[in-house]
Amino acid sequence: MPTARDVAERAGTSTAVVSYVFNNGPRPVAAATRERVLQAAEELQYRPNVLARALSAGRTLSIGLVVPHIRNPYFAALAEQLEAATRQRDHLLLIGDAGGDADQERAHISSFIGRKVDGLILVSVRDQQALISLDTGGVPVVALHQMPPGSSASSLSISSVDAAREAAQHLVEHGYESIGVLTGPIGSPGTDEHLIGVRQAVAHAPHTRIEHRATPVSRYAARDLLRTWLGSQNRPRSVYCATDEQAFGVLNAAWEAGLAVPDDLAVMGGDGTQDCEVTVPPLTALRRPVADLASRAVELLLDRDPSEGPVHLTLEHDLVCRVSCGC
Amino acid sequence: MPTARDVAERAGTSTAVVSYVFNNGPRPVAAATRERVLQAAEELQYRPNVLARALSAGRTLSIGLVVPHIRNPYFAALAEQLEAATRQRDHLLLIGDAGGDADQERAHISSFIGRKVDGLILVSVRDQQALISLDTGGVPVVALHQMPPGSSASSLSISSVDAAREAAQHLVEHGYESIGVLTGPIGSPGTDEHLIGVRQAVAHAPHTRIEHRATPVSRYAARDLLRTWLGSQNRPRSVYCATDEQAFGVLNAAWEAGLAVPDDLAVMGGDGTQDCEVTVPPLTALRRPVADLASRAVELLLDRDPSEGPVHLTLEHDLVCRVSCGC
DNA sequence: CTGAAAGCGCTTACAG
DNA sequence: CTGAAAGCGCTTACAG
Repeated sequence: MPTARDVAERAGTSTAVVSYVFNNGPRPVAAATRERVLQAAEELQYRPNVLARALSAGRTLSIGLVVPHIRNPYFAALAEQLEAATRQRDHLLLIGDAGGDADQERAHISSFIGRKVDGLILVSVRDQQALISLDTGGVPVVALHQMPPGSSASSLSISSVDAAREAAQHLVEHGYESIGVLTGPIGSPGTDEHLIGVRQAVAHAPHTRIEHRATPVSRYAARDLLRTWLGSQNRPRSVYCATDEQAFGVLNAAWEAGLAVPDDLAVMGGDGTQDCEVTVPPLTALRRPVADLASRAVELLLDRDPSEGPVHLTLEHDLVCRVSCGC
Repeated sequence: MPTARDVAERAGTSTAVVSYVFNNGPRPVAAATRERVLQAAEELQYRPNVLARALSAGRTLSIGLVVPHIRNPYFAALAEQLEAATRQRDHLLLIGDAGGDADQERAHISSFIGRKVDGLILVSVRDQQALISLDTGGVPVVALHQMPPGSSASSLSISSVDAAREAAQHLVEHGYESIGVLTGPIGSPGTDEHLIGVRQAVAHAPHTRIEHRATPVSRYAARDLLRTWLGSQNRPRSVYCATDEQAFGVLNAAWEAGLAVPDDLAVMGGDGTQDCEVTVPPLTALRRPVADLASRAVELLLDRDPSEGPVHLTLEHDLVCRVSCGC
């Protein structure tokens, strides 16, 4: 692989000038010189070594994303939007999949920090408790969920309480006498908020029964749990899921049990990924503003002075009605 | 951020020894010295700068993966398995999403090469024609599909011809008088092979009609096409899809059209992702050996002498029967 | 507008 | 077993 030195020699100039040409600065280069450099680089097939540049300039033009599970379509969609947002800012997105494991998540974070990413976007598998001591060695972090007070990370999220309340309200308005609430594990970000929101909605509908179950955020885990739940005496008339991923499992379990959606069982998802459009039947869901989350996260990392301290923003969500809730 | 120099000073030794401790070599360190170094590193919260290490050692302990679309569950599953395989070898997996775009794919490849990845795993959006001139500047590449002869990249794939033949044979045995074949775009890797395989199967079943359609590899594109196709006079009795992604769209279109699967329309997918378990109804599919592809790909990159030239391996697939084909 | 040189934070022969 | 020093390939003040 040719280096800047090789290019400089061939162009009859110095490595400094090669650097100025490839970075459009910080100093001007005579048009003729620039031409010679470009020419030489072309001939030698020169590609700047990004590592060396990063080491000396202190910026890597990269952003790390760590998600719990890349197979979860919500996180895949997030990755896709972040890819676009970082690309627009001439940065590279590095995606790390934690595989649902806290240690693997830590390893990724640590590895990204070692690689000197310019910023880190995190959806954690760990609970609030564990996130207090998140240490990122000076790299700015944006979490896409609530963060415990005192953390140095910024956060971007929807109001899970409001969202869950609206979702439950919608089910109440349909007249369903019972609502099953399916969330991720107790302690994981958002779980409490979902329950609070649902209870708020039901406070005005005293005849509505609610029942809560938790599973890992996996369609297979959700399906397995629902097999039992739907087979029991007091199976719910409707199920609100904190995530789309779990809702997909519910749809399958209903089908297995011979229950029609929405006539026997109404179902709602909690992310609003595009996948909801093509499930059978299409899935009503709360929708998180994925594109907005992505562009705001990148802005926060790249344009904000970290010394100003963390910022916590709440973004808007909406409810997309499709067949599965009875609309 | 503390550097090796800070640690060395505090431990009363040299940066060389700090390096030996953190890399377990290449030279031995006295137990007492090692202790002091570890102690000092702990106190300072030292994390080696991976960039500097990479620049000087010439290896980054990272592998790049470029996929057409991270939202496609087959590619997400691949990423997940590769993550595990690279982790086992103490390497980091960097995931790049090409967003279905050839330029974006090129940008990712180029960026990974600039970052000096130790190897590159590629699923390309480009057709065979364009891949002839793939230039990776000495970085070893494994493609997870066929590569044009003459390319320097190795490849790992299943036999699409055999797979498609078996799938079509299965549909023929069910007695379906017509098979719709839904593939990715003409010219993209595998498209021809799928058609050849299906034709081979039908050669022995002269009364079976086949008809071919192509869409982008997207469930939404597939759904849109199927809306028309299923509404037409000669809609197929069964559809074999080259990808799961497209099959998901077909299931939805069938539901929209009021057609029961498999009684009115049998459907088969082409990747065999786990998602097929929980569609409504569960999807019969050809299954690609994802875990095997992943571990073999990493082996090829890390254990093979690149000067030996590219190698082309065909891995085993199988057919997983579920409800959607009529089993 | 351009060159010579120091420095980014590591690794690794070269000496001892 | 350990230290002093060169070098990885860039960037960027310092001079001119």
